[in-house]
Amino acid sequence: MFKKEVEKILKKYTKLKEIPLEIPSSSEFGEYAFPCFILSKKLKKDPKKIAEDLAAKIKKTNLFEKIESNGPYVNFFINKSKLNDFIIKNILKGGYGNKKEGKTILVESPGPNTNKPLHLGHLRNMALGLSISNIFRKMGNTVVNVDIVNDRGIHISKSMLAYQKFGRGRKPNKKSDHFVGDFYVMYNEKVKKNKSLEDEAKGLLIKWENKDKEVRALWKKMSDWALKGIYQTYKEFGFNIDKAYRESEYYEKGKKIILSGLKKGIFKEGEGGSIIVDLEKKGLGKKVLLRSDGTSVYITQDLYLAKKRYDDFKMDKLVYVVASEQIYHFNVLFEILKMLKYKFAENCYHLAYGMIYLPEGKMKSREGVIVDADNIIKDTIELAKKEIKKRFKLSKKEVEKRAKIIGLGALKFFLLKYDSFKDFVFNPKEAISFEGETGPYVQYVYARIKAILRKSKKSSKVDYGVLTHPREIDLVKLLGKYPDVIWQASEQYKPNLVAHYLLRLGKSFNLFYESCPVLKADKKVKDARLNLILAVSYVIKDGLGLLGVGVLERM
RNA sequence: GAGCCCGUAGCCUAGUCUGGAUAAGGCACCAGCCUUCUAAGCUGGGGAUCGUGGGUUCGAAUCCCUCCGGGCUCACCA
Repeated sequence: MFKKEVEKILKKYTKLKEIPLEIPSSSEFGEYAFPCFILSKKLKKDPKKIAEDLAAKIKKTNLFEKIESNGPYVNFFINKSKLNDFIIKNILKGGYGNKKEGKTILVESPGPNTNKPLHLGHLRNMALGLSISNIFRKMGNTVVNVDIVNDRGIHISKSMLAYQKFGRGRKPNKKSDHFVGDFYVMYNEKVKKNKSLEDEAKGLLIKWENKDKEVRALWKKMSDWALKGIYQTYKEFGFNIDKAYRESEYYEKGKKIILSGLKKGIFKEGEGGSIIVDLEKKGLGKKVLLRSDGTSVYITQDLYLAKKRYDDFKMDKLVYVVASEQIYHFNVLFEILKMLKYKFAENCYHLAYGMIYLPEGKMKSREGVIVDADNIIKDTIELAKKEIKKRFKLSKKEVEKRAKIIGLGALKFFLLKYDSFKDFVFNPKEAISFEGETGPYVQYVYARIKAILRKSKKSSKVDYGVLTHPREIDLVKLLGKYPDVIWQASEQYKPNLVAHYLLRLGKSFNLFYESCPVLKADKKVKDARLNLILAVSYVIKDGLGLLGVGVLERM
């Protein structure tokens, strides 16, 4: 609103079509700044002089406090009373920052394997999938969370083989995905000394493919165990999926697509009767789509699944949350989808995320050097309990409740504050902290606000013109940026923008808190401040919600 | 070998797409602030050749090129 007004004025006075308006780094330069360098070439004048002339020429309306030149810039100072009024009222109305994009978006995440429990990488995946979905919804889209369950293949056969050989028909005596995972680890131990196990595992896979009854029964039993445990972890983490697609049901499909593509001349025959796609022009080389023996490869299934999902949901956009190791794979997939002229093909996106390293190196679940998801969740919540007990005497139930929100909040926030494509090191001892740039820091701000609001009464008529303290102004201005931040996060697939915004907002509130007492202020100021912090609490709750992080009234 | 990604204080990050005013935070370290709305907080301090070298520009952490360091990928694997 204010920005448009400034642009309108500048267009009128400069005759420029586009106004490169800036938001100054410091508030001593006002709310908006116009750099005059661009005009200096045209007018062949010193930019300082241009700024001076412009500032003198522009007629000031009551929307502005002042408009003045500062070096080569023209600085616009918005009337704070109007600024406060506009932003705070807007927030208190509800639905602040909501948009109405009206698209249907599918988000695939996290793609578990049914031979072992989830690990830290899956947590990063879920955190990203969850938050980007929330952000899309906030933009007014319908989001469907889909999953791909990797429940077939040699890795599955390995845990099956170990169970067959050493499980003695036992039933899970622990969380069932961990029970299954133990056999996967056992296989990898045993195979070091007995290489023939590799062939046995392959044999099991062939039997599975031939639908051998006994093998299928074992497979179903173990898949169910694995999934049951994995879904418990989803639930614990606050993650939900709308539809799961199982690889076992689709791995053979997709041949039709390939064959019809061959007829149309989109694909070619390769050596030995295989079918390939030539993506040399795109710099992606040649890829096999059907083997010489007519069987599918991984990408064949992905092609089918993409089409299947379109048949199921008619989505406008398809987002895959998958580790960055698969960037090449998705580049190929998306190119082929475009060649096949699917409507959604232009709107596929691979939300790639980087590796997570342990202090001792790269995670390898195969070797059992694993950061187990359940353990991480449990440890973080335990840590939160300790912190709570240090501060308050509460009932066990209350401690549990708070610890879960704070612990999970810390964990999710930690996973989301990094740019998704960056690798990072996860040091369990240091990574999950509750101080500094963390989820609890932001949650704490919310609790502080609630503590003040509990001790006060609402007032109907409020004059926001009394909010003139620099820290009040900073806070209001930051609140004003929220809609733009979440829109950027949605456009760029970057939940970390929301996380960093909330940290800034939290910091800004804490600064305000230190120097602007609310309850002890004069009535008029108090009422205005109460509404200001109420607005802050709205934005914090909403923003944390986008990250899948909850808030507490007291902590 | 080729393609893609990353390189910002001792450590971790933001800013890079869309170039602008003294490069913004956190951790750690040092010194302070709880009879006053929750100290999971706040204040002050030291600490940066924005990997290197060029180029474009009135102006470069940001755009282009070179090189260096690290990672991922390039299967009739998934």
